[in-house]
Amino acid sequence: MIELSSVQEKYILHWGEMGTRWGISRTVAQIHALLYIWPDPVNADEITTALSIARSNVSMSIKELQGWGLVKVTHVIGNRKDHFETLTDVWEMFRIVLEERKRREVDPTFAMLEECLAEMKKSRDTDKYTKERLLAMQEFFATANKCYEQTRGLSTSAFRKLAGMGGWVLKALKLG
Amino acid sequence: MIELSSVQEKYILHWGEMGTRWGISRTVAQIHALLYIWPDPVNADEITTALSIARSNVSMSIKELQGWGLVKVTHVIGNRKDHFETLTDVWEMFRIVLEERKRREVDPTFAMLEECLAEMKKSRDTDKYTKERLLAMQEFFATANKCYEQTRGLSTSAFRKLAGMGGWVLKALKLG
DNA sequence: CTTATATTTCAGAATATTCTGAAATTACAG
DNA sequence: CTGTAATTTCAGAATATTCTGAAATATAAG
Repeated sequence: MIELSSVQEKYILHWGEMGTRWGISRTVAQIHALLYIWPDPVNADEITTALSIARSNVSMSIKELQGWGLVKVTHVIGNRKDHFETLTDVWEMFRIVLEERKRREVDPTFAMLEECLAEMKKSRDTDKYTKERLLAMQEFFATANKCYEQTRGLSTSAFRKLAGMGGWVLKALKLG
Repeated sequence: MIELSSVQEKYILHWGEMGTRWGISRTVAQIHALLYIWPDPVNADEITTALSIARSNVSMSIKELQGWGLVKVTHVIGNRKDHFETLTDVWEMFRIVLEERKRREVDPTFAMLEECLAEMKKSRDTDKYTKERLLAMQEFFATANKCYEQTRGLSTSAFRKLAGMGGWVLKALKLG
């Protein structure tokens, strides 16, 4: 059975708070934190007692994490229960979240901008200012997306290397 | 008085939804969207009617946006009312939000990790695995922060240029 | 098949967040 | 000062979100 140390508890609680600030339910974030710091795959009942939450809540939250691609099921020999684990590579984890939020939020926003601009065109909308702002926003999203495309495939070691170097942005700009 | 076109309404509603997904209240995001697409500074009463929300809600939400550094007050001659406007430069806006979220969420998380590791050291915690994971997380935050430091000061035009170039990441890595 | 174990579903309870409206405060013109 | 317009505050209402517990469903051992 899982007995959390005070440090582990602190980490999990903080992670839960961070979750709520980024639109992720406290419990979902806490479970993810628990799986991250726990050495072995954990089953649902263990999560239930470790975090003092209802069994059903664990079930739903795990589903949510699986939906994000952050948690997968494993099995322990001689135990029928599903066990869960998450990635240990933080950069990889981060990249998955980025990709997923892009898909869920950025892409639809880009589509909305396209629609708005198309509608303005069709109805011969004379509102120059709004059009200008929508175009600026669209350009930002397109540009940010290009940046994202360039880093999307970076391995963890490449990411470390890039960050470790000083002034690469300036170098890159001079090259271009 | 403000009369929103269907496109403007669509944009504002979408922006409100996006807000909620990123931990920002719907109203706050909607007001920001309104200010962004409206050509002139807008006063509180105009916001009240344009978005059909209570005057007090406008007051609080504007305060919130000012807290983020995204909205500033101006005055219109012959009118005692405060008028509000936001930035037109999207990259600048984005940078402000990044900076602020770093300050509010990333920095405290980094501090929490430091504390956790310090506590583990002090109490001679033997939990190797958790320590390992906390260190990995800390390293990720440190590395990401280095990356951020490099782009933090980019002007909008430099940002555009960087994104416009292909393969700069690879070039930078080869240089390093 | 039967039974025990494990998991999921979902209506409604609990909680957290956002919003309103009335009252208090502030700012300023006359 | 006095009176009016503008803004802010905040308790409680409205709403949205999360969580629980009980029942339904699935899974597999015997």
